[in-house]
Amino acid sequence: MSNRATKEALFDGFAQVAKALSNGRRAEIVDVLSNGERSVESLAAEVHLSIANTSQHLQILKNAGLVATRRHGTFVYYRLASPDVVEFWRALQGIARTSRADVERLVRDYLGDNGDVEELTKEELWQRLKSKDKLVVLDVRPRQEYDAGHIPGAVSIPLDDLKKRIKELPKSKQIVAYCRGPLCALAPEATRYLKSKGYRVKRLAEGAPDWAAAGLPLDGHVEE
Amino acid sequence: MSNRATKEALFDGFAQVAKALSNGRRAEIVDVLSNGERSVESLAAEVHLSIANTSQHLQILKNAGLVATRRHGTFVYYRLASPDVVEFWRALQGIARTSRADVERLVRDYLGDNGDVEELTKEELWQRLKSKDKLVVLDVRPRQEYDAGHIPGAVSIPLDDLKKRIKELPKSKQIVAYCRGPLCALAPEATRYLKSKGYRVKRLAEGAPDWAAAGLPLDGHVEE
DNA sequence: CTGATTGTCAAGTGTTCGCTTGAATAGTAT
DNA sequence: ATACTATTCAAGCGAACACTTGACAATCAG
Repeated sequence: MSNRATKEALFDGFAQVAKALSNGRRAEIVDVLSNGERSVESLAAEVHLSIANTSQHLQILKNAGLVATRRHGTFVYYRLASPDVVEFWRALQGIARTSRADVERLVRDYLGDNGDVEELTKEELWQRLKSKDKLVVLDVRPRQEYDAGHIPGAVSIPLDDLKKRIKELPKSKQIVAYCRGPLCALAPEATRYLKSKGYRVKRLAEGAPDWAAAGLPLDGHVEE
Repeated sequence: MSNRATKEALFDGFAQVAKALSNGRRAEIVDVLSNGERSVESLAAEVHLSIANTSQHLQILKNAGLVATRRHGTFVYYRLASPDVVEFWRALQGIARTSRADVERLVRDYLGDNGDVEELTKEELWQRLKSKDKLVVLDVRPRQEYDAGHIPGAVSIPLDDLKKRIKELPKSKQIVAYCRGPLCALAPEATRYLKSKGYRVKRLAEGAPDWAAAGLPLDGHVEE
């Protein structure tokens, strides 16, 4: 009659989902996957782990129901199992930042000082896009993530290529750079660099996953 | 320069919050605390752990920033550090139930069969309360949780006392029982029992924490 | 077929976790 | 002060975790 053993098993089930995110590297993996599917090798490079170890972490995430897979040739692509996972991951970030001062401090350390770069919310950007404002939306994420889905009309220049491709950007127009989200260091670094070169640049406060989570449209997202 | 070490530390920080909930007993503790503060001893009894062990779990939750304490005499009362924690806990439950069939099955096993008891949403109940409908709202949680905050006008009869106090309930009126939430077995059991005795009874689909999280008012909540 | 590439599995190792037991601390009552 | 209570701390032990290494499986090119 609603016995103790069942209750324990139930809460152990909940705990197992939390446990999947109880490792920093797995949290990183989920964060990367918020921006689109990835092969094991690609994820391993992103989180600086060995292939075997990355594969093991992915099995754990898969068993917890957080990610799903697809095979294409010799590659196995991992993706988040549902948009709910993004939501959950965002909730976790939020609570960590509000309830732990040390985490909030690390966030600031990680992103660097962006005091002089103006921020734009996704709602503001969406308004300006709809009103055909002449601005350049710049996606500084790796090409793969841009291909998996980007803000309509956005230009792709991965941060690694920015120095050598900077001439593609017009000095006359307003530039809005974005990347993976509030915790991604790509756009902050890009805007600092562009600003130092005299470009008119702002930064989108959120990233592509937040844009999608808010129900705004993405371009270039192809379901195979 | 947004280096690797800082990023790892940051994500380890996120992971540490998830780790706090990566144990079934700690998840149970958070669930109980959603209904109000508790002493260590009281929590230990609730989750069937030794006092020392419960205290250790509570230290972990505290270090993760999820709970806070207050001392009163020799007692130490633990409470959730912020309403965000309830939100996070609810998100975790949601994802576990949708992405894991085994968890959803355990939920059904745990709550028992309630096919013939009608459910009411908190919005529906709130409407009926405002329109002064003649219904009895029955809180079957332990007295302590009722005292910490209950739906306005609710009657407190803890499930353990229901058999001997059943005569306090009128057979003529509609009864709506509630407890801690969708995962609490108290109200389902109470409604089954009342129904078998011929009472007109429905069950609130949500519980007191959900009611509060939705911004609806509670009675009897006293901040000391 | 062979060989190359991507990913998974299995075994081993040091570390952390979850629990128990018993001692220590903080506050209250006598 | 002493006794008592609620809680925390410290030590210890078996289990689980995170990583490495090397073997195995799956797919494709030739």
